[in-house]
Amino acid sequence: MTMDKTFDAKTAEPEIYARWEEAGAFRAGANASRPETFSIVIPPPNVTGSLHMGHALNNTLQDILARWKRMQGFDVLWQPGQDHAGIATQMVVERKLAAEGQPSRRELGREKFLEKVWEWKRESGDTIIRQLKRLGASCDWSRNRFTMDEGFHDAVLRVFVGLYKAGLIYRDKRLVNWDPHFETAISDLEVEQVETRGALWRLRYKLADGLTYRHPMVREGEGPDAPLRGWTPADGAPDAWEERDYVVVATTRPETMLGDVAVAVSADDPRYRDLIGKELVLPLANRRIPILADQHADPTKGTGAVKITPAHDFNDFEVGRRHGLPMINVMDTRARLALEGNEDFLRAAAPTPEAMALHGLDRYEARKRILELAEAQGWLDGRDEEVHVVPHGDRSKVAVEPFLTDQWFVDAKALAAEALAAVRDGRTVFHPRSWEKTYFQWLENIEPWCVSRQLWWGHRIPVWYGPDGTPFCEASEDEARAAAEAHYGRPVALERDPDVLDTWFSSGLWPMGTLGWPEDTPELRRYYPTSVLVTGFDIIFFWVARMMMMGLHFMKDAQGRPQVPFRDVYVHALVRDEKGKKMSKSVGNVIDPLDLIDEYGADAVRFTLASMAAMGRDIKLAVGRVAGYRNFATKLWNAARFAQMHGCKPDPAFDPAAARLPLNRWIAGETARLRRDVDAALSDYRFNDAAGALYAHVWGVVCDWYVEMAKPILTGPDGADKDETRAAMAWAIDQCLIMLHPFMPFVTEALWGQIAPRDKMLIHADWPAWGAELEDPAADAEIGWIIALIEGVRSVRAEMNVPPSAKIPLTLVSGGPEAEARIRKSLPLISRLARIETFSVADAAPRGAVTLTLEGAEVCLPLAGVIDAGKEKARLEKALDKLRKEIAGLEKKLSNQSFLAKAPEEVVAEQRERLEAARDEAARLEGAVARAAQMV
RNA sequence: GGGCGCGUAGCUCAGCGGGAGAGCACUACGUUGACAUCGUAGGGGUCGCUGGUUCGAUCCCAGCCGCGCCCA
Repeated sequence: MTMDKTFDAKTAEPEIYARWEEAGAFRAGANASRPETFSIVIPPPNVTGSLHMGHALNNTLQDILARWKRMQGFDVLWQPGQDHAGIATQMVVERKLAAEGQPSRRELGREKFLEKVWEWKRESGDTIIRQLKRLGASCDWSRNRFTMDEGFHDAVLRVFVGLYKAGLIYRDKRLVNWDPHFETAISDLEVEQVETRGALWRLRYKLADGLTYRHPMVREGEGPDAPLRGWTPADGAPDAWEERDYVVVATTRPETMLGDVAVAVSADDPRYRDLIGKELVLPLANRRIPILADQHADPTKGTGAVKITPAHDFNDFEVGRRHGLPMINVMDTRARLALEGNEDFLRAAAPTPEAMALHGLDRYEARKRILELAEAQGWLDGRDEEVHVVPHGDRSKVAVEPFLTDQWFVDAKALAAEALAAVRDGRTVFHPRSWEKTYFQWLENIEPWCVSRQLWWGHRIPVWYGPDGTPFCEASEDEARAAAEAHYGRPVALERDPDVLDTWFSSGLWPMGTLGWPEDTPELRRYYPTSVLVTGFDIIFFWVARMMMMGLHFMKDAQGRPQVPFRDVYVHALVRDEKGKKMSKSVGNVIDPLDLIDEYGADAVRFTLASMAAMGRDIKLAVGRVAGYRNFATKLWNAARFAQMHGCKPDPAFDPAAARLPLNRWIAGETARLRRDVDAALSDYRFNDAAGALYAHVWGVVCDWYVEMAKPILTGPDGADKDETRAAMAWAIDQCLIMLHPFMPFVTEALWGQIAPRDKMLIHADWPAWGAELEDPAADAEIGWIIALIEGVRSVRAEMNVPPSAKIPLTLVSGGPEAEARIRKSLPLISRLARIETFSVADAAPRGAVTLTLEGAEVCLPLAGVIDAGKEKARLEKALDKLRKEIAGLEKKLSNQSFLAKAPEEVVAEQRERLEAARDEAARLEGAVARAAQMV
């Protein structure tokens, strides 16, 4: 039965994937024939997420490595799993409830709401897995893990307890980045700096007790009548002095003013030097606040006087700490002003009714109202337009509020030391190396990591509080109870901390947790440290650095030395659209990998991504490339179809090293070179080079030349040549299938099955180890020469407008018996591929013949009458011109004494050879030009 | 402001010290029994600019111009 003309990816891919699964082909250790392991943990996608281009790239690369190593006989584990993605998932479920008109999260309460989340997870949790399967991912699904699964959940709590007991986790009242939309703390990394057009408002705060001072002024412009403005350090000598009973502070956030506790100035600022230690009266609140000297005040910025609001600004928080200032929080968790019943605010203040009326206003409403009041009451000094960066929550997209709360922190600095050392001394290596800099930079400047989140979906912090607030941190409630009883001497009621952990806290222990830690499982012993982590650069901080910190802290070898979670980190690029823009839903430039798979097949999508995955570069995805690689799959398909139609069957007795025909010896050598190139490229994570080598071999070598050159033999008479070529052809195509399989698993597996009955599926076929034993320079030279001859004839025919259907004679003019033998031996295929009718040998080119120069030989095509002599002369002259330029360049180089003296010998020799060959060819061309000239 | 990276054919990209490459697009021709998701031939590039190092620079170094990204 003849094969179809094309591969039907749509129906074949699911069938093939099902066969792999049924056979347990992805199981850890499947096809292992050697002791070495190769393990990868998947970067866990969001359990309720769906596959985007980033996933497609990331998992294609992992799958290529996994399949390659599996075929090589390594004990491979590709560990899959999903992440619970705290904020993102909670957000999705809340939105869904709202859209369906169901009770809100608050109305439901914690327990009921979490049921809804689990429900949603059950509904949509398999989507991403199904999508990864469509891509062809060969993960060991039997080991799939989810960060909220029981075992993994326990591991997370144990890590928390372990770090707590080691003094590396602590509770502290500090300013954190607060997301007023989700009403939770977030870490520094979850904050995006957004450039925003805003304003710098100047506010006048009155000096207490009727105090006044002289403020230096300068004239704006020439002459005594020019208007005065406040002096700044850039101005030189002041022009005048102004008696003031107030100090002007500049702020971008007037709404925080009710929480001001001081005004800071630079200690040596001439404007304010004498005011240090004096007091101001804060408008609206009527609270006396000191003027103090602090390095935070920059005389060149604003007015040089800066209001200090420790509970609402990170810099001010530090100033407050240095000066022992109170911290007055004037907002609630949704960033509304909170004044009524706010003891910190009311203490030592006498707020006006207008001030108290601000209670409950949203921060932006409050800003507007405060500015109105300031203007009406005469303490608004002015406003300057300004562009400044405002921190926003990366999920909520609202401005985050520095907020004073109790949170749990990880002493990241302590954990960072070993994580830095492990990369510095090469226990873990980044590819490309340049990302190590990014990693170092972040870890060297690391801040305490806020790990508590005021969310419900996640791992609840394993801390229980006694009646007097004493915390008991234990892995379970029972253990906490026991600890409390020991502490109080009697059983007491305990209350668990309501907060959950940052999602990245749990993903930080992904490599060890998925392998069974804290149990001492065989998998943990066998596959940890993992071989390589494949990930995007955008989560080096979030994830890679944290896995390093946690892995090194908890995993030790027999000698107690810290064990890295992975030996290599391959960092790939972001997939952008073809103009280089980041894909985003709002821009509308998102390409859905599943749409591409539907249209072109998973193999084409995978091959495209692999081809474009050059290290250290972004991927700009052009859909046209995908179509091109779909065509490539079709090309391969048809080469196999051709082989099948001509009775090429894999022959176990065929030994490529013992092939007799130069053609078959040549393809064996080409195949061995391919094997070497692909292995070398994949070993270095040069996916694009491996893909490029495969493409060039399959299309440019096998299809364009090997198949074409084999045709005369395969369609010719039966005999030894035909038998050998049939076996060699089957072998050559099998080798292509094997080496292409990691990149295009579906079409190759389908062909593997169609070509012959096999012992094993292709996914478990043995990766070849062909080397130099298959290379034959004589065969390479002969086939290369024939190819050059055919290309030369074709080129002349096209240029001379010889009709493709016309068969023409070929005459060998010089080159001797060797050239003649070469041509005679391959005459059937030369005739076929170059459309040659007869072959002859002559001492000189016949009149009116077109001349073709080859390495060591000269042939001509007697086309007198067929061709235009003038055109032929022009063609030859053009070629000659090009050659002469090359010769001139080479001669110049070779007559340069410095070059001869300093260039490496082999380079000099190479240039000499090139010159000789060029002169040789030029001589023949000159003769041809002369003959053509006679005809004109 | 600090750091990283990128400017190579019309487009998307490889190459990164000794002969400018691929795919797509383009032009011409083609039903040679695997394939029109194809074949054959061809056009197209002062390798961003300016200096420097070198016998030799698209490749190394410096500066500049343009474009990204990360951190403050």
